Amino acid sequence: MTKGDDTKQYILAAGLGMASELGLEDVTIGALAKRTGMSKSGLFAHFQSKENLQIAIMEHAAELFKQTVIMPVLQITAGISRINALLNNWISWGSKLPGGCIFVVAGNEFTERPGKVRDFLLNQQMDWHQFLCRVAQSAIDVGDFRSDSDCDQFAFEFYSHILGFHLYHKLLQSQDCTQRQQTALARLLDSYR
Amino acid sequence: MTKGDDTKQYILAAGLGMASELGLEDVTIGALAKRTGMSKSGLFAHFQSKENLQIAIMEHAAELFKQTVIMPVLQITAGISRINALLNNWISWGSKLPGGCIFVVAGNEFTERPGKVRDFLLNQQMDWHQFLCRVAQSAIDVGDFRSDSDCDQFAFEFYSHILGFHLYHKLLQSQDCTQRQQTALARLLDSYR
DNA sequence: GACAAAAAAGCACGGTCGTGCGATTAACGT
DNA sequence: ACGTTAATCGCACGACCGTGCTTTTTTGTC
Repeated sequence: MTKGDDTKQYILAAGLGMASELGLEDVTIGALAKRTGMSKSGLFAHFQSKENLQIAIMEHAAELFKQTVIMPVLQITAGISRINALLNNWISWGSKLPGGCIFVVAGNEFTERPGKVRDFLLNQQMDWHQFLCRVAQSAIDVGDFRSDSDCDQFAFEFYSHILGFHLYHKLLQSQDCTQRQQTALARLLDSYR
Repeated sequence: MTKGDDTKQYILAAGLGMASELGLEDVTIGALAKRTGMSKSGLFAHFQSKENLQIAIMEHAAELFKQTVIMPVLQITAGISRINALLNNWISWGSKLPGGCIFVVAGNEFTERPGKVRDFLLNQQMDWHQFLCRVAQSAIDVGDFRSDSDCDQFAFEFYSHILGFHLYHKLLQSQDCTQRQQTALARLLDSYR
């Protein structure tokens, strides 16, 4: 009972790291087995298919994301300070994974790969967008944003800056992307004030 | 002489489409051979290695990008109108490829894959950033941007919006991402005016 | 049209892929 | 402690991977 679940968690943690580096599709049963010190078939038995493994990894990531990014941020006072905290939490979340934010990586990877995995990722991203909208809405409620602010627009731009940061940080290895990101957010916030 | 080059161009065009859909790594010799109606070995002989094929595809893409995005935009009057034209050209460039802009796709794919391909992509992206900086600088020269404008910051944000558009368009399949993108750019331009 | 050179194909190789199945070992309830 | 069930392994399979080597077909030149 409990032993199997432990192993499964351990596999998913390793798989998450691997997916963030190489992409979800390149989390190979054999390679992941080697990384976890298991046999291919022993590992495979936990998931019955590669597709299930991929989805399990993303569910695992979502749970982790919820606990380390979403929940803490909801403790912060709504409005601009919450938004700043959200950015900081997202950045530290991304820097804990070897290849950066798994959602950015996997989202890009599966745009043209129809199937259960893409559907799942699509839902996650829509949830994320909705969450950003709600954060913006609560900034309106609290008086930090003008009441006619477009929350969807805010979500789009906030997420865009995150994607930019991710690329500049990971591929371009830009030193000052944190500063760039902060400046961008500051102006974004200004325009909604 | 000339026949071989024709075939090579044909392969590269097919490979570019495939890469934009599936990623550069999944442009498999066998699959690309099937798509072009060639034998594996016949195709392989043109490139001597998969790495060379990948780089050749990206060189091909760069040439195409130069001719359909960069060059035309330099015909437009410098400043804000050129920037708007650049955005439009980039969007139509992305919509001509089945999986969207190859640079966005491949850039994300190779952040954690050291080797010649990543080095090549890295250089391309740095060139692109520099190009965006020069476009911003010419907007300063022409008086559309304030003289103390931060060109690197502009490039970062412009590119970020492009990345956002790409994701919202391709994965989220958002209907109004064009509008969102335009709004975002308008405000970005405003803040430099 | 003959011939050299270029282009493409055929075939084989060692590996790894995802996935099944039977045997074996470890964990748990009683 | 024993028996049952869960967890893991060993092995095999067909398919495809990237890459060489040899042969055949196509191309361009005189």
